Amino acid sequence: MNIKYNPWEIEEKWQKNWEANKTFHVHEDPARKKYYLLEMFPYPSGRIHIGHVRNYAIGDVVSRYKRMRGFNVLHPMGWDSFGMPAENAAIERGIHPAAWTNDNIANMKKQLKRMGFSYDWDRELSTCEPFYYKWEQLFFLWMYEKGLAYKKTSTVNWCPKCQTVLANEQVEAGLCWRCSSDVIEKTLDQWFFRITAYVEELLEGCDRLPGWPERVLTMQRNWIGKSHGFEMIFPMADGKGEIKVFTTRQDTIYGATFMLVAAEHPLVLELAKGKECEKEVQEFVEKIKRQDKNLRTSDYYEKEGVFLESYCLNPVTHKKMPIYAANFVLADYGTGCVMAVPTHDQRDFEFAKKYNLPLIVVIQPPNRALNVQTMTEAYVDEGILVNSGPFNGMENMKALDAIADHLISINRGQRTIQYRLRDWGISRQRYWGAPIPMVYCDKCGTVPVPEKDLPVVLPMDVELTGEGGSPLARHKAFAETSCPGCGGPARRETDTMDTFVESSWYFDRFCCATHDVKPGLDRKALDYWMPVDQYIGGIEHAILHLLYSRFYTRVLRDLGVIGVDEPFANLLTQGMVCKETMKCPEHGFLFPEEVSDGKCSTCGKEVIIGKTEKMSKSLRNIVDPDYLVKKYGADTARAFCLFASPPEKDLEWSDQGVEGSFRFLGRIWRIITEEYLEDIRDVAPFDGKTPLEGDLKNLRRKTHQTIRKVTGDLEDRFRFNTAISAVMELVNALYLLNRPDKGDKLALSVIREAVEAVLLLMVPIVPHITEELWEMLGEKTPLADMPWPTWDREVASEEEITIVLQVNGKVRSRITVPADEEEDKIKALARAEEKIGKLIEGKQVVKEVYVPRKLVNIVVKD
RNA sequence: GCCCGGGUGGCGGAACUGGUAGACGCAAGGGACUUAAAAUCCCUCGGUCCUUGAGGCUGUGCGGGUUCGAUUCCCGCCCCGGGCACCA
Repeated sequence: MNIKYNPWEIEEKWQKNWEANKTFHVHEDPARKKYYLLEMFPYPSGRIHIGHVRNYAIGDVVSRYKRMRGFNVLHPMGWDSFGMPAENAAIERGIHPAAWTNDNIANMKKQLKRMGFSYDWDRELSTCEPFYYKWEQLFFLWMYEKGLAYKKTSTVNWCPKCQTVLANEQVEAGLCWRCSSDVIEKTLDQWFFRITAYVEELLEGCDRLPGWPERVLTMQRNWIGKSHGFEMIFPMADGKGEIKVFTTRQDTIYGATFMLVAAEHPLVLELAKGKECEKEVQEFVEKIKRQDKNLRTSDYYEKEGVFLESYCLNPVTHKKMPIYAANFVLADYGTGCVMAVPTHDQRDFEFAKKYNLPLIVVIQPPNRALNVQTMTEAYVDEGILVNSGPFNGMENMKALDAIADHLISINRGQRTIQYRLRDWGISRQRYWGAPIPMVYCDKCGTVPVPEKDLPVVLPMDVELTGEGGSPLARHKAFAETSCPGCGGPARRETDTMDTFVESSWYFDRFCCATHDVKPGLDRKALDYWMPVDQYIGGIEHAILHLLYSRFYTRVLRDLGVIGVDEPFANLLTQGMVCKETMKCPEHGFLFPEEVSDGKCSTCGKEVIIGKTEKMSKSLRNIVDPDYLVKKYGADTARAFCLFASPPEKDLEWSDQGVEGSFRFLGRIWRIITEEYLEDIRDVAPFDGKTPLEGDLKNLRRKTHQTIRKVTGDLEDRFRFNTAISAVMELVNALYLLNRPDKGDKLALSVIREAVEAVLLLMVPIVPHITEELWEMLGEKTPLADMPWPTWDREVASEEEITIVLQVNGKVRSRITVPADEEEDKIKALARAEEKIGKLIEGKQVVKEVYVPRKLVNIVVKD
């Protein structure tokens, strides 16, 4: 029977069928084991890209596979729909962010449906809807009550011309991306989440996430940046007060010759006050504050400082240490003050050289003597303490503890722990975000919006120009309100929340997306579904999104909303999709259709084939999923994304590779429709009761081996590429089989078994073509509802095995023996083998290694 | 600079616990079918040498080591990718 493979027709047919039957709709069922599979939800930029296709294809395979294994699978999809691009679109094209966002969602939803992903669309959510963010506002209020949300002064990038705050990525080389004005640092009162309250738990939790990739955990640990050290007290020389510093190198205390304070530190102006240097210091501080934060903390910025005409005392040598303000000391790490040991810290060394400050060597390297006159850089390695009073002669690493004890005994400090992690600043001076439910009253101060007044709805009637500050602040009806405390006039908080807040709990909301009762999360549903069993997404979220989600989950736990500590039990970070770039010397990067015969179709110049890079619009090396669907269908696009490389690795796009995947689906289609359909439609799969021989036995063995292989690859390895390879081998075997007679029911039943295996094993990967062929075979139950196939160990095992014969570790020959052959017999056969015999003839056999079912290695010497 | 990954044919990638390196696919070459082409089906395909064989040698970034045996384990180096980076 010749029926052409028409992917578009059958794909739309089955997509409609799944939708009509609500095939993938789920609800809690305590009788069944749950499996929560989640892919990172997208920002609705307008169109899905290949990265989405890959991410969601991986998720869909796992989801459909687990479903066939009998799990009650939750597989939802939604939209991370607040964010800057919507505002930019509004500014550039005059479309309202909400309209732009919703259009994009509608379009992308259509695209996702067209890919055949098995989502429970009844749980769809969009974070820009009050229906979603009102609960986030409630959690904010609760966090505020517990001190987990608080306000403090912090700096932002500010463009004086646009009168607006810029995100870090909007600052290009210290200039505003839109108008190229100098960006300055501006101080604002902003809201923070006290993530540092959970820092130790978040760090320790890293040890209890065996299902996460090690490198993600490493990144998180580094980001948290725990370091053990010492907080040391330096009394002021004039007896008025003291300075505290954090150090991990108290072993070098005898070499500390001056003190450094961060330029922004309040102590700087305090110390300089009324002194000759006051003006100079003020100017220095102003200068540092004007410098772009990114620039200042990048690379090797020139070390600069100014003397504050003040001194403190070294707590062990009692020598006077001049105090300087310095540009390279961080105000928000440790105490903002640093003891400078120029001989053993490179930064301090450079600073001391520039300002001619004293150097004292306190660590002597094992094989040379340091001389302060001739040193050209700090010595930062280990050694023996010198010039260190009672600690002379000790190894510096061992002295760490001894000196700490000594300092404690003289009341000059204590052991402490420092973290790199800072509290999470969530205020955004932007429109398109969730409003922060707070009110400012002249009488009552900062007042939370009462729960009954939630949600604070983001007003729709705003004017967006990109200039003149926050649109919400200019929106009188929104900004001007009455105080919930005294009823007097008050102002609303007009900052909105960081969009990372929405993505820190959307996975909880999916468990009960329509639940509209306080607190917006249904504990029963959460207890059933959470945690997410498998989370899949890009490595670019390895730190922030994942860390914030882990934090927020603990906050909700402590608020009694949820019962788990960790939101994601297993994490798979998929690689990027890359493609080669093409560049014309004159016209820059080109789309493939702008190149003909290796030349630019505009100017005819030779096109340079560039590096393979992550697909991006600016490099013009993108592939449009709509185009793929139009040309090959969704199944081919899915199959290629899964076949080209293992999920965690980068995928190199290849148009020819896509052709190959399309051909493979065509091969499955033809071997069934053209070769066997009519003959096996009414034949049951082989029942295993008749003994088989020859080709049929081999085919059946291959069938069962393939089921075993694919199951292993999908179950615990997520190796879709090798799973597909295995099915390809089975299909190849079907092609190579001698066509049995139409009347040979036994042979046809074995073929039917093989064909069914191909379809069952491929459903998760290419769900449409397999459903269609399954139906053509006369099956009534849709494949999506079929159980995963099982294999018979007996049938899958080889009856003959190849034994490799080695002499002195080199492969020299092979023999085939029955699988259960005795060791002695195999060894004898090995020695008797012609080539082996020649090689060992007349030589002394020193050793004979036998690896069961694998090889014989005969070691000889002359 | 520090911390993670990773280097295998012309290409994407296999080899799961130290045991046949290169599965599967792409590209290439050859054949069948066809008036022809496309499509399809089949075969060959790491390098090299000769005596062309059921052949020898060589080959998983480089140099060593452990082992009967190393893509796999250990030490040293080179290159590529990523994260952090003036964190005291």
